[in-house]
Amino acid sequence: MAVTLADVAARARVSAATVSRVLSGNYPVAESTRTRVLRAVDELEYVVNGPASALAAATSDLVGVLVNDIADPFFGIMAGAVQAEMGAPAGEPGRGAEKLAVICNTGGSPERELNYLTLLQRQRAAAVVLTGGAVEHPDHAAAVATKASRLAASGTRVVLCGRPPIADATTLTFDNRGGARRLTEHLLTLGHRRIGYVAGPAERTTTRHRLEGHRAALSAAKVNSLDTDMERLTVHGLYDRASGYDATLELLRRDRGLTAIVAANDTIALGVCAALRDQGLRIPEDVSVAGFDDLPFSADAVPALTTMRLPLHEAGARAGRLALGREPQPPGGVAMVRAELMARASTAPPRG
Amino acid sequence: MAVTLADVAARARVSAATVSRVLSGNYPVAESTRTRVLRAVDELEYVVNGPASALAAATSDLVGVLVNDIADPFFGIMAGAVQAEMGAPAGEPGRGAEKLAVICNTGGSPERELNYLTLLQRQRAAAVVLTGGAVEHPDHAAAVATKASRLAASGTRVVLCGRPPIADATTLTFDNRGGARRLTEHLLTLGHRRIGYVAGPAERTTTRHRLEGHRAALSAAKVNSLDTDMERLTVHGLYDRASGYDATLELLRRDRGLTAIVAANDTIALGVCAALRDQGLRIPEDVSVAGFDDLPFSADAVPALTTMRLPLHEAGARAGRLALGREPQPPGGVAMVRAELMARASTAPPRG
DNA sequence: CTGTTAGCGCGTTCAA
DNA sequence: TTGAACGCGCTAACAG
Repeated sequence: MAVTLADVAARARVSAATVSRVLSGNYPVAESTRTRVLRAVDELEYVVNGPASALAAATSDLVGVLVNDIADPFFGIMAGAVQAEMGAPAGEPGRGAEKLAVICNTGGSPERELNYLTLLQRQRAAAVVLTGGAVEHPDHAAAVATKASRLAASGTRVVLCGRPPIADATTLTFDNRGGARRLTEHLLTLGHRRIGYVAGPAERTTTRHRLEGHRAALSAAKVNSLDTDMERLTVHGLYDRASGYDATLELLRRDRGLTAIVAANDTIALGVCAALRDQGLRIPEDVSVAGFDDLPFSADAVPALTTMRLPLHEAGARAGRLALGREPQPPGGVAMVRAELMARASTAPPRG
Repeated sequence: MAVTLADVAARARVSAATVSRVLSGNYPVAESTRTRVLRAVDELEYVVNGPASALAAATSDLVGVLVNDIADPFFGIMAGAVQAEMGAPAGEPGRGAEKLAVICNTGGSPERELNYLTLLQRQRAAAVVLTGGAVEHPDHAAAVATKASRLAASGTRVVLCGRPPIADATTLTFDNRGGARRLTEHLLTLGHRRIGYVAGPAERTTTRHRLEGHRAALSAAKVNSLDTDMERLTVHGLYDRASGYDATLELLRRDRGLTAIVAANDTIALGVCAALRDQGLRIPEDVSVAGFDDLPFSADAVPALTTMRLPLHEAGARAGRLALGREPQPPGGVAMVRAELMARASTAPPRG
């Protein structure tokens, strides 16, 4: 049916082995036969059979990238950066080095995450990059750790980007706790004492770390009149705008006197802003708002959103290089990516 | 090294073929042996070797999804929807039907698009979904058409989602022209006569069709005082916010008296709004603004953005089903997806 | 219902 | 520098 190595070999009047050597490039071949083979490849429009090649070589050129929600730019940016590193170089197709980065959308579901890992294991993927926060169910965490070990054992490199380290995987953690703490400190410094918090889904590492950082800042600030009723001033939701909107209404119901609201990420923050506006509250005059991530739209929001910038593109690119083994492991296999405060117009001192 | 079918067969005291039959499920097997095999699979933690399976069966379970920019929700939404259709059902791994949808980010580059198509052809992908506007270079268009035919010929289903039809591919086109026309008509009806247009990159089908629709509306409106100097009132840029910002400054330089600006998509429209605000112009009092796509953030913008809604999720899902052959072909292999006007707060009658 | 027998297309020995 | 031969792990006939 399709053109095979043997066809090319016949046309070039060499053996299949020689064609294979020419194409993989890692073996000396006479220049004359080399050009002859390449011409035959061209004329026949030969395309390597990936599965056959993977079977014989016991490795494939697939690299899996798992994301929680591909429609969310937070993941889109990282995934795009990983994929860009795989760089199918502009060279003619049929050559060697390009890897195929495949982005897999788990939707945040533990089952689908495991399913994809199995699928990738089945494909004998060269590497797997897990991005974003992990789900914290003990069973699931154990299952993922087991799968990761098994992948690593079978030669698949495992890289984590934006989640806590596990055995057998190189990890790029995000400093969610420290970043969240500095963000809330910023608000405290401005003079805020009653600060609401809109958290993400409860069972996610990212959610927990950011919330912990926030609370650490509050606990550390032994200032007068600080409202430390943290439970009452915290509402959980999803990492989306609608949750931010609803949570804000709930927060205002619980305490109309809030002077600031911190959101677990920028997308939620957008919903917070919308809700505040609908309630007739001005930002930042009546209520300050802060987010996390610094997604592209955050600088454009009105008012521009104060947030913690995470270098998502750089982190994704680095994860990609680690997955390819193009970059040395960080010491201990773990590196922390810092967050940077972007103080913008959505936060200001409380009035009065 | 790894556990193979033969190992499982030995442990279950059956032949390899029987194990294969149990796992693929499409063949009658006695219940007793069936459970025995599954137990062995479980005990040995056997995972099918994808490449070997693909080689023997001459098909793989990969489905490629090509996008121009995965960090852009326009593509993220479609890609996520396609992938959701592949649904790795919650069943145990090792089963049959799940396909692995792999999202490939071309960055809008023709070379990378072709490269990915080759890579997918090499993998003997079950299907390929091409999303978003196509690049219009004749050479490139021909190259893509050729690749598509070749893929189709080798049994890979090719589906287009959001671009013009080509031979051998099932197509879901977006009604960019009609949508753009209705949008500009909306502005004309409100009374606008001097309307700026911020277009996308010149060589893209989406760009051209939306611009044509806009101009068709202007040409058809034989109203007095309509400024029909279309060239002067059109600025091209990329599909991003920065381009919208810059283009707006340029448009204002060319004609300070514009009462409305139409952007080729919502992301650009955001930049337009930012630039107008920075110029001290109010929306919609001084200048109306309209976008295209109706991405999630558009309803939240301040003011809420008037735009044409494209059912991206539905379209992606349908493309996914077509790719799997789960949905009948539309008549002629081509179906058009309509755009719907979402008239919101960013457009109003011009003053005076 | 199950086992046996051939390949699928390629990489990689080992000789020449 | 090149060719011949074998096997990667699995599926798909064909028998039984």
